Amino acid sequence: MDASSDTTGTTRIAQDLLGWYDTHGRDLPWRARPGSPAPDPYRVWLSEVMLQQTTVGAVKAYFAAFTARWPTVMALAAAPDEDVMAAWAGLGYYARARNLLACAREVAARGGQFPDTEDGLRALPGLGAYTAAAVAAIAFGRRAVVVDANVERVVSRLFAIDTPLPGSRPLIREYADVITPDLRSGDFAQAMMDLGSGVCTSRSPRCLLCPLSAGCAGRASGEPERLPVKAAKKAKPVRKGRAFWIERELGGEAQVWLVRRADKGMLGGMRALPDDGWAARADGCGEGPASGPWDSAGKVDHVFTHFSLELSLAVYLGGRFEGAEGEWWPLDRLDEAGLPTLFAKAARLALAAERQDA
DNA sequence: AAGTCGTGGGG
DNA sequence: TCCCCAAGACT
Repeated sequence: MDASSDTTGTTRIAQDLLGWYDTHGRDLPWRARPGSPAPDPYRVWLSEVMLQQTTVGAVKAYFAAFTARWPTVMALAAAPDEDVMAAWAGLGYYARARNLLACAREVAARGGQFPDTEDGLRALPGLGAYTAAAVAAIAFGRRAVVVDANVERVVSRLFAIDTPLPGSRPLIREYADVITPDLRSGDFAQAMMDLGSGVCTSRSPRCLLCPLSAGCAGRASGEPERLPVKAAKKAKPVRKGRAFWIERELGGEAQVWLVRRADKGMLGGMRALPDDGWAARADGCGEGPASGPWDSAGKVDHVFTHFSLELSLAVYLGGRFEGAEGEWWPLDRLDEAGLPTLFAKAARLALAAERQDA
Protein backbone atom coordinates (compact mmCIF):
# COMPACT_ATOMS: atom_id res chain seq x y z
CA MET A 1 0.00 0.00 0.00
CA ASP A 2 1.41 3.34 -1.05
CA ALA A 3 0.79 5.73 1.80
CA SER A 4 3.56 8.15 0.93
CA SER A 5 2.65 11.81 0.71
CA ASP A 6 3.39 14.44 -1.88
CA THR A 7 4.33 17.99 -0.99
CA THR A 8 0.76 18.93 -0.12
CA GLY A 9 0.34 16.02 2.27
CA THR A 10 -1.81 14.08 -0.13
CA THR A 11 -1.36 10.36 -0.42
CA ARG A 12 -1.88 8.39 -3.59
CA ILE A 13 -4.91 6.86 -1.90
CA ALA A 14 -6.45 10.29 -1.31
CA GLN A 15 -5.76 11.34 -4.89
CA ASP A 16 -7.39 8.22 -6.31
CA LEU A 17 -10.35 8.42 -3.96
CA LEU A 18 -11.02 12.12 -4.55
CA GLY A 19 -10.80 11.61 -8.30
CA TRP A 20 -13.37 8.85 -8.04
CA TYR A 21 -15.57 11.00 -5.77
CA ASP A 22 -15.62 13.85 -8.28
CA THR A 23 -17.34 11.64 -10.82
CA HIS A 24 -19.04 8.96 -8.73
CA GLY A 25 -19.95 10.73 -5.48
CA ARG A 26 -23.61 10.70 -4.52
CA ASP A 27 -25.76 13.78 -4.88
CA LEU A 28 -27.37 14.12 -1.44
CA PRO A 29 -29.65 16.90 -0.16
CA TRP A 30 -27.25 18.02 2.56
CA ARG A 31 -24.24 18.21 0.29
CA ALA A 32 -23.14 21.39 -1.44
CA ARG A 33 -23.46 21.31 -5.19
CA PRO A 34 -20.12 21.12 -6.97
CA GLY A 35 -18.81 24.64 -7.43
CA SER A 36 -21.26 26.16 -4.98
CA PRO A 37 -20.15 27.91 -1.80
CA ALA A 38 -19.44 25.96 1.38
CA PRO A 39 -22.44 24.07 2.75
CA ASP A 40 -24.55 25.54 5.54
CA PRO A 41 -23.13 24.29 8.88
CA TYR A 42 -26.67 23.90 10.21
CA ARG A 43 -27.58 21.49 7.44
CA VAL A 44 -24.30 19.61 7.75
CA TRP A 45 -24.72 19.23 11.50
CA LEU A 46 -28.39 18.22 11.23
CA SER A 47 -27.65 15.61 8.59
CA GLU A 48 -24.71 14.19 10.52
CA VAL A 49 -26.77 13.76 13.67
CA MET A 50 -29.60 12.14 11.74
CA LEU A 51 -27.14 9.83 10.01
CA GLN A 52 -25.70 8.46 13.25
CA GLN A 53 -26.36 4.72 13.02
CA THR A 54 -29.04 5.46 10.45
CA THR A 55 -29.21 4.80 6.72
CA VAL A 56 -29.30 7.53 4.09
CA GLY A 57 -32.63 6.22 2.84
CA ALA A 58 -34.25 6.61 6.24
CA VAL A 59 -32.83 10.09 6.79
CA LYS A 60 -33.88 11.83 3.57
CA ALA A 61 -37.52 12.44 4.43
CA TYR A 62 -36.71 13.59 7.96
CA PHE A 63 -34.02 15.95 6.73
CA ALA A 64 -36.45 17.48 4.23
CA ALA A 65 -39.16 17.87 6.86
CA PHE A 66 -36.85 19.41 9.46
CA THR A 67 -35.21 21.89 7.10
CA ALA A 68 -38.57 22.94 5.66
CA ARG A 69 -40.07 23.50 9.09
CA TRP A 70 -36.95 24.86 10.79
CA PRO A 71 -34.70 26.42 8.13
CA THR A 72 -32.10 27.74 10.57
CA VAL A 73 -30.58 26.71 13.86
CA MET A 74 -32.25 29.74 15.44
CA ALA A 75 -35.66 28.50 14.28
CA LEU A 76 -34.97 25.02 15.59
CA ALA A 77 -33.78 26.39 18.92
CA ALA A 78 -37.05 28.27 19.32
CA ALA A 79 -39.22 25.21 18.67
CA PRO A 80 -41.16 23.57 21.52
CA ASP A 81 -39.60 20.32 22.75
CA GLU A 82 -42.64 18.25 21.94
CA ASP A 83 -42.76 19.45 18.34
CA VAL A 84 -39.18 18.37 17.74
CA MET A 85 -39.62 15.05 19.51
CA ALA A 86 -42.76 14.33 17.48
CA ALA A 87 -40.97 15.26 14.26
CA TRP A 88 -38.19 12.82 15.14
CA ALA A 89 -40.66 9.99 15.83
CA GLY A 90 -39.80 6.86 13.87
CA LEU A 91 -36.16 7.73 13.30
CA GLY A 92 -34.98 6.04 16.49
CA TYR A 93 -32.30 6.76 19.09
CA TYR A 94 -34.38 9.51 20.61
CA ALA A 95 -31.58 10.83 22.80
CA ARG A 96 -30.35 12.35 19.54
CA ALA A 97 -33.44 14.54 19.34
CA ARG A 98 -33.04 15.72 22.92
CA ASN A 99 -29.36 16.49 22.31
CA LEU A 100 -30.21 18.11 19.01
CA LEU A 101 -32.42 20.65 20.75
CA ALA A 102 -29.93 21.22 23.55
CA CYS A 103 -27.22 21.81 20.96
CA ALA A 104 -29.37 24.14 18.87
CA ARG A 105 -30.09 26.23 21.94
CA GLU A 106 -26.42 26.44 22.89
CA VAL A 107 -25.59 27.58 19.37
CA ALA A 108 -28.47 30.05 19.41
CA ALA A 109 -27.09 31.47 22.64
CA ARG A 110 -23.85 32.11 20.75
CA GLY A 111 -25.74 34.09 18.15
CA GLY A 112 -26.51 31.18 15.87
CA GLN A 113 -22.92 30.50 14.84
CA PHE A 114 -21.55 26.99 15.26
CA PRO A 115 -17.99 26.71 16.61
CA ASP A 116 -15.70 26.33 13.61
CA THR A 117 -13.14 24.02 15.18
CA GLU A 118 -13.24 20.33 15.92
CA ASP A 119 -12.64 20.89 19.65
CA GLY A 120 -15.31 23.56 19.84
CA LEU A 121 -17.81 21.31 18.10
CA ARG A 122 -16.89 18.31 20.24
CA ALA A 123 -18.02 20.23 23.33
CA LEU A 124 -21.60 20.50 22.06
CA PRO A 125 -24.27 17.99 23.14
CA GLY A 126 -24.68 15.07 20.76
CA LEU A 127 -21.39 15.65 18.94
CA GLY A 128 -18.91 12.88 19.65
CA ALA A 129 -15.54 12.27 18.04
CA TYR A 130 -17.02 11.31 14.69
CA THR A 131 -19.59 14.08 14.28
CA ALA A 132 -17.29 16.83 15.48
CA ALA A 133 -14.65 15.76 12.98
CA ALA A 134 -17.17 15.42 10.17
CA VAL A 135 -18.71 18.87 10.70
CA ALA A 136 -15.31 20.53 11.12
CA ALA A 137 -14.11 19.02 7.87
CA ILE A 138 -17.26 19.27 5.74
CA ALA A 139 -18.71 22.57 6.92
CA PHE A 140 -15.55 24.46 7.86
CA GLY A 141 -12.83 22.99 5.68
CA ARG A 142 -10.72 21.94 8.64
CA ARG A 143 -8.43 18.98 8.32
CA ALA A 144 -9.99 16.35 10.55
CA VAL A 145 -9.68 12.58 10.74
CA VAL A 146 -13.20 11.31 10.28
CA VAL A 147 -13.69 7.72 11.41
CA ASP A 148 -17.03 5.98 11.22
CA ALA A 149 -18.04 2.40 10.47
CA ASN A 150 -17.41 2.92 6.75
CA VAL A 151 -13.90 4.20 7.35
CA GLU A 152 -13.24 1.35 9.77
CA ARG A 153 -14.25 -1.16 7.12
CA VAL A 154 -12.37 0.47 4.24
CA VAL A 155 -9.19 1.03 6.26
CA SER A 156 -9.31 -2.48 7.74
CA ARG A 157 -9.36 -3.86 4.22
CA LEU A 158 -6.86 -1.46 2.66
CA PHE A 159 -4.25 -2.42 5.25
CA ALA A 160 -5.53 -5.93 6.03
CA ILE A 161 -5.95 -5.22 9.72
CA ASP A 162 -7.19 -8.50 11.13
CA THR A 163 -7.21 -7.77 14.84
CA PRO A 164 -10.86 -7.65 15.91
CA LEU A 165 -12.91 -4.53 16.56
CA PRO A 166 -13.21 -2.67 18.79
CA GLY A 167 -9.60 -3.32 19.86
CA SER A 168 -8.30 -2.34 16.43
CA ARG A 169 -9.75 1.18 16.64
CA PRO A 170 -6.57 2.98 17.67
CA LEU A 171 -4.63 1.38 14.80
CA ILE A 172 -7.41 2.11 12.31
CA ARG A 173 -7.38 5.71 13.37
CA GLU A 174 -3.62 5.93 12.84
CA TYR A 175 -3.97 4.65 9.29
CA ALA A 176 -6.95 6.91 8.64
CA ASP A 177 -4.85 9.87 9.78
CA VAL A 178 -2.04 8.89 7.41
CA ILE A 179 -4.29 8.76 4.34
CA THR A 180 -6.38 11.86 5.16
CA PRO A 181 -5.31 14.77 2.96
CA ASP A 182 -4.65 18.29 4.24
CA LEU A 183 -6.89 19.73 1.57
CA ARG A 184 -10.44 18.55 0.90
CA SER A 185 -10.53 16.36 4.00
CA GLY A 186 -14.30 16.89 4.10
CA ASP A 187 -14.68 15.56 0.58
CA PHE A 188 -12.30 12.77 1.46
CA ALA A 189 -14.50 11.78 4.38
CA GLN A 190 -17.64 11.82 2.27
CA ALA A 191 -15.85 9.86 -0.43
CA MET A 192 -15.01 7.20 2.13
CA MET A 193 -18.72 7.06 3.07
CA ASP A 194 -19.76 6.67 -0.54
CA LEU A 195 -17.12 4.04 -1.17
CA GLY A 196 -18.14 2.12 1.95
CA SER A 197 -21.81 2.42 1.10
CA GLY A 198 -21.75 1.40 -2.54
CA VAL A 199 -18.46 -0.36 -3.29
CA CYS A 200 -16.58 -1.54 -0.23
CA THR A 201 -19.73 -2.99 1.30
CA SER A 202 -19.90 -5.25 4.29
CA ARG A 203 -21.13 -8.48 2.69
CA SER A 204 -19.79 -8.55 -0.84
CA PRO A 205 -17.37 -5.77 -1.78
CA ARG A 206 -17.36 -4.78 -5.44
CA CYS A 207 -13.62 -4.66 -5.84
CA LEU A 208 -13.87 -4.41 -9.62
CA LEU A 209 -15.45 -0.97 -9.20
CA CYS A 210 -13.06 0.24 -6.53
CA PRO A 211 -10.60 3.04 -7.27
CA LEU A 212 -8.33 1.72 -4.50
CA SER A 213 -8.32 -1.98 -5.37
CA ALA A 214 -4.85 -2.00 -6.91
CA GLY A 215 -3.21 -1.20 -3.61
CA CYS A 216 -5.64 -2.93 -1.29
CA ALA A 217 -4.17 -5.61 0.98
CA GLY A 218 -7.62 -6.99 1.75
CA ARG A 219 -8.30 -7.42 -1.93
CA ALA A 220 -4.92 -9.12 -2.32
CA SER A 221 -5.84 -11.55 0.45
CA GLY A 222 -8.68 -12.88 -1.68
CA GLU A 223 -11.23 -12.53 1.11
CA PRO A 224 -11.82 -8.82 1.71
CA GLU A 225 -15.31 -9.58 3.00
CA ARG A 226 -13.67 -11.24 6.01
CA LEU A 227 -12.58 -7.80 7.24
CA PRO A 228 -13.04 -6.11 9.59
CA VAL A 229 -13.03 -8.90 12.16
CA LYS A 230 -15.53 -8.21 14.91
CA ALA A 231 -15.93 -9.54 18.43
CA ALA A 232 -18.78 -12.00 18.86
CA LYS A 233 -22.02 -10.42 19.95
CA LYS A 234 -24.24 -11.40 22.81
CA ALA A 235 -27.52 -13.17 22.42
CA LYS A 236 -30.61 -10.98 22.45
CA PRO A 237 -33.08 -11.81 25.25
CA VAL A 238 -36.85 -11.65 24.77
CA ARG A 239 -38.92 -9.50 27.11
CA LYS A 240 -42.66 -9.50 27.53
CA GLY A 241 -44.73 -6.48 28.33
CA ARG A 242 -48.21 -4.97 28.08
CA ALA A 243 -49.44 -1.69 26.70
CA PHE A 244 -52.87 -0.21 27.25
CA TRP A 245 -55.23 1.33 24.77
CA ILE A 246 -57.77 3.47 26.61
CA GLU A 247 -60.36 5.07 24.40
CA ARG A 248 -63.34 7.31 25.02
CA GLU A 249 -65.70 9.47 23.03
CA LEU A 250 -66.21 13.10 23.92
CA GLY A 251 -68.49 15.41 21.97
CA GLY A 252 -68.53 12.99 19.07
CA GLU A 253 -64.73 12.77 18.99
CA ALA A 254 -62.92 9.52 19.66
CA GLN A 255 -59.87 9.98 21.86
CA VAL A 256 -57.07 7.81 23.22
CA TRP A 257 -55.09 8.30 26.41
CA LEU A 258 -51.41 9.06 25.78
CA VAL A 259 -48.58 9.60 28.23
CA ARG A 260 -45.15 11.14 27.87
CA ARG A 261 -42.22 8.92 28.75
CA ALA A 262 -39.48 9.99 31.14
CA ASP A 263 -36.62 11.92 29.58
CA LYS A 264 -34.07 9.22 30.27
CA GLY A 265 -34.20 5.61 29.23
CA MET A 266 -35.93 3.88 26.35
CA LEU A 267 -37.96 6.05 24.00
CA GLY A 268 -37.20 8.88 26.41
CA GLY A 269 -39.26 12.02 26.04
CA MET A 270 -41.62 10.47 23.51
CA ARG A 271 -45.40 10.25 23.59
CA ALA A 272 -46.54 6.69 24.17
CA LEU A 273 -49.31 4.37 25.24
CA PRO A 274 -49.33 3.61 28.97
CA ASP A 275 -47.49 0.36 29.68
CA ASP A 276 -46.53 -1.92 32.53
CA GLY A 277 -42.87 -0.95 32.84
CA TRP A 278 -41.29 -3.53 30.53
CA ALA A 279 -38.54 -1.05 29.62
CA ALA A 280 -37.16 -0.77 33.12
CA ARG A 281 -37.35 -4.42 34.24
CA ALA A 282 -36.72 -7.78 32.65
CA ASP A 283 -40.45 -8.11 32.04
CA GLY A 284 -43.35 -5.83 32.65
CA CYS A 285 -45.44 -6.40 35.78
CA GLY A 286 -48.61 -6.72 33.74
CA GLU A 287 -50.37 -4.03 35.74
CA GLY A 288 -52.22 -1.28 33.91
CA PRO A 289 -53.23 2.26 34.81
CA ALA A 290 -56.76 1.14 35.66
CA SER A 291 -58.46 -1.99 36.90
CA GLY A 292 -60.16 -2.70 33.59
CA PRO A 293 -61.99 -4.73 32.35
CA TRP A 294 -59.41 -5.19 29.59
CA ASP A 295 -59.91 -6.89 26.28
CA SER A 296 -56.99 -8.35 24.41
CA ALA A 297 -56.32 -6.85 21.01
CA GLY A 298 -53.38 -9.11 20.21
CA LYS A 299 -49.64 -8.81 20.26
CA VAL A 300 -46.88 -6.72 18.69
CA ASP A 301 -43.34 -7.95 18.16
CA HIS A 302 -40.58 -5.39 18.10
CA VAL A 303 -36.79 -5.61 18.09
CA PHE A 304 -34.61 -3.17 19.95
CA THR A 305 -30.85 -3.02 20.01
CA HIS A 306 -30.32 -5.26 23.01
CA PHE A 307 -33.58 -7.19 23.40
CA SER A 308 -36.72 -8.24 21.59
CA LEU A 309 -40.12 -7.35 22.93
CA GLU A 310 -43.42 -9.18 22.81
CA LEU A 311 -45.93 -6.52 23.64
CA SER A 312 -49.49 -7.59 24.30
CA LEU A 313 -52.07 -4.91 23.85
CA ALA A 314 -54.94 -4.51 26.30
CA VAL A 315 -57.92 -2.41 25.30
CA TYR A 316 -60.37 -0.52 27.49
CA LEU A 317 -63.23 1.22 25.72
CA GLY A 318 -65.75 3.70 26.92
CA GLY A 319 -64.81 3.78 30.58
CA ARG A 320 -64.60 6.81 32.84
CA PHE A 321 -60.83 6.53 33.04
CA GLU A 322 -58.92 9.63 34.06
CA GLY A 323 -55.19 9.15 34.48
CA ALA A 324 -52.83 11.19 36.61
CA GLU A 325 -50.41 12.39 33.96
CA GLY A 326 -51.22 12.22 30.31
CA GLU A 327 -53.60 13.59 27.74
CA TRP A 328 -56.57 12.62 25.67
CA TRP A 329 -55.51 12.64 22.04
CA PRO A 330 -58.01 12.75 19.14
CA LEU A 331 -57.86 9.56 17.11
CA ASP A 332 -58.20 11.32 13.80
CA ARG A 333 -54.93 13.17 14.49
CA LEU A 334 -53.03 10.22 15.92
CA ASP A 335 -50.35 10.45 13.24
CA GLU A 336 -49.42 13.87 14.62
CA ALA A 337 -48.81 12.53 18.12
CA GLY A 338 -45.32 11.39 17.17
CA LEU A 339 -45.52 7.87 18.53
CA PRO A 340 -42.31 5.86 18.22
CA THR A 341 -42.64 2.87 15.95
CA LEU A 342 -43.39 0.33 18.68
CA PHE A 343 -46.48 2.25 19.80
CA ALA A 344 -47.45 3.19 16.27
CA LYS A 345 -47.62 -0.55 15.58
CA ALA A 346 -49.72 -1.09 18.71
CA ALA A 347 -52.07 1.72 17.69
CA ARG A 348 -52.50 0.16 14.26
CA LEU A 349 -53.38 -3.11 15.93
CA ALA A 350 -55.96 -1.50 18.21
CA LEU A 351 -57.63 0.35 15.37
CA ALA A 352 -57.69 -2.78 13.21
CA ALA A 353 -59.34 -4.68 16.06
CA GLU A 354 -61.98 -1.98 16.37
CA ARG A 355 -62.77 -2.08 12.67
CA GLN A 356 -63.20 -5.82 12.93
CA ASP A 357 -65.65 -5.43 15.80
CA ALA A 358 -67.63 -2.80 13.98
C1' DA B 1 -15.56 0.58 29.52
C1' DA B 2 -19.02 -2.38 28.46
C1' DG B 3 -23.96 -1.52 28.32
C1' DT B 4 -27.71 1.34 26.76
C1' DC B 5 -30.01 3.50 23.32
C1' DG B 6 -34.42 2.26 17.37
C1' DT B 7 -35.45 1.13 13.16
C1' DG B 8 -35.83 -0.66 8.46
C1' DG B 9 -33.50 -2.78 4.65
C1' DG B 10 -30.79 -6.43 2.59
C1' DG B 11 -28.53 -10.90 2.00
C1' DT C 1 -36.85 -16.38 8.48
C1' DC C 2 -33.21 -14.66 10.73
C1' DC C 3 -29.29 -12.19 11.23
C1' DC C 4 -26.51 -8.40 10.16
C1' DC C 5 -25.96 -3.98 9.98
C1' DA C 6 -25.95 1.69 9.45
C1' DA C 7 -22.41 8.77 8.73
C1' DG C 8 -22.24 6.86 17.23
C1' DA C 9 -23.04 9.22 21.71
C1' DC C 10 -23.33 8.82 26.38
C1' DT C 11 -22.63 6.77 30.87
